Amino acid sequence: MDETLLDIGEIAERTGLAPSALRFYERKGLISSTGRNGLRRAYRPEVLERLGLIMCARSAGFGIAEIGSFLGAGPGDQEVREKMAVKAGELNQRIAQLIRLRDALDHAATCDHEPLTECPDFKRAVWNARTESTASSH
Amino acid sequence: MDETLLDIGEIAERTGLAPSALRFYERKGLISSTGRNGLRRAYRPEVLERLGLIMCARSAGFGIAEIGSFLGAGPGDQEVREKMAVKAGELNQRIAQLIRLRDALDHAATCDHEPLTECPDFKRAVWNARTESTASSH
DNA sequence: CCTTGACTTGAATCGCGGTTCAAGTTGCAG
DNA sequence: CTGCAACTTGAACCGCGATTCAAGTCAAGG
Repeated sequence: MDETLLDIGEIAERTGLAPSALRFYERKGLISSTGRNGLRRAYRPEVLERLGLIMCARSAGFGIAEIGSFLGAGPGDQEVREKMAVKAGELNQRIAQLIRLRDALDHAATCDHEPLTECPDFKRAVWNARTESTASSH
Repeated sequence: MDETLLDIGEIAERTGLAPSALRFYERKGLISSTGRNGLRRAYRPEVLERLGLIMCARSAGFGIAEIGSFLGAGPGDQEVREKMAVKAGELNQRIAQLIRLRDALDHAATCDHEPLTECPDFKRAVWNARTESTASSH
């Protein structure tokens, strides 16, 4: 068998993910082991890349099932590409909202208003963040 | 008693939150009802604002307990303000990462590469998003 | 008075994303 | 052959953020 295959410990170490998480992802169909070296999973190096993608998506708030559907995108799978475009749009809104919130926090950290949550500037910033997501701001 | 008080149904309707969620938040100390009209909770209108703040923070990924500690910030509570500054910094990183990911998705949605996940541009974009969060890029 | 319907409670349940555990297998070193 | 460490499995459990449920309470209207 191919000697370049990695076992689960290797993958775990290189990605920073727990072995349990890797098995979990495998059960969920996000990654797959090529075969077994005896009883042990043998992963192709490409899964490292795939895991990078998965970790990235996870940290952006994507669910496991959602990621699975993206990863399963076949050739010319128009549906998935559309979903991606939609997701990109959603991310955009989310980004705008986070920026507002960051600004609110930035301000809150330095302004000295009695009940911090009553600072008018802070409230305005938060309100902006809300309308950003509600998208009823036009 | 003050006739301007709102009952839980009102609050739920105006905020879009489920009554169960409102009771949950109350148990957790994020909001409080002023008194009871008979058995029923009576909320002051200000809780609407507070809930706006809470919803905003929740959607930005803050935990209930965390939000509680921010809301409980007393006068000149230096500790909480520091935490806020830290949070603002974290949000900043997160924002940068999301931007990368959005760009990756934007590209993925339009490029026609066979296994979508193997598109070199896409992979590069994702990799950028990763290093953004790892902060080991300098 | 009696119904109706929106509220009240605590406790149980849910979905998600994993982690932990017990018990069993394997490859390799000595 | 004997350890031993690192893996294997399924199942149970965890923390979080709520939701759902059963049983009870209340105010208003007919």
